[in-house]
Amino acid sequence: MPELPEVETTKRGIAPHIENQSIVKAIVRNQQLRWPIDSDLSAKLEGQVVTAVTRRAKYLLLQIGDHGTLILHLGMSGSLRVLPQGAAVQKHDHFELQLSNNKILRLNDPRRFGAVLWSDQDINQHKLIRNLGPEPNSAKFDTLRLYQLSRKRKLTVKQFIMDGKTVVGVGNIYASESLFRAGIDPRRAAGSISKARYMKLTETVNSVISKAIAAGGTTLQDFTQPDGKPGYFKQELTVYGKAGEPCSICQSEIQQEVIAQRNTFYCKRCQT
DNA sequence: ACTGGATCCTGACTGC
DNA sequence: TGCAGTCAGGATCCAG
Repeated sequence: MPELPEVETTKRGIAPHIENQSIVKAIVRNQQLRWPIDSDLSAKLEGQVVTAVTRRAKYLLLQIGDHGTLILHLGMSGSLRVLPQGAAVQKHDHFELQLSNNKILRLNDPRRFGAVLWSDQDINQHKLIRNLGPEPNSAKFDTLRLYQLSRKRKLTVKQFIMDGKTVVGVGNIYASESLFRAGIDPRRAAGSISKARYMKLTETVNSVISKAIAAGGTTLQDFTQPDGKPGYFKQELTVYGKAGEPCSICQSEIQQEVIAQRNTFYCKRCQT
């Protein structure tokens, strides 16, 4: 479900309701997510204050006073909602924080690819965080980085930009969208793309991600913002999910092809 | 060091 | 209405 824009949308939706609230109760209903939830997690959280909500890549980070960080990842199908105290528990509601303002932050994740982890070390040194590449729209994400990292690499340029060590947050939807807007064939080897074209790709990744955040993310099947509203970027998709439809630029049929086990959409005339 | 592939899990959808 | 098969927004881990 969520790529970076959806996680950012979630962060913005939940932060005003949970920042500076204390955790009255933390409930684990199902420990079995991607990694088992720490059995002592409730004891670590109860009575503490959520002092800040931030995001790194697709990880949501809840700073818990000066004790540590609660790391949340939504996987493929996870979502967070802010609900009033007493809201009925639904199927796949695995974890929640009951807060001093009588609201609940509740995680629902049917496929359980998501994660709820505790870290009491410097979060930037955490195993899942320390090797991540730069955020889109940050100074460290630039043309030279893409160009240098890609030299001699044989994997496709699509796989290359979906790798979190290259740049974080570019998932399957936004990879196809960024490559279309840059005019780059997703099947090409990363190492064969010129510096000038990586300059264009840097721009399109940045603009696609920021436009998607501004639209509140992309709702395909069931993504909703924490208040229940859908994301509106779906209306701005140019190729993703549009196999057989005319290209918005040249009218030829949008192609669909599996690359590294992921569906990929592109225009074979506009993308070379 | 790179690369591709399998893998975790449930639900929605398609075709018979 | 049932059932089998396919596919889905992530990303880690492992073999070659």
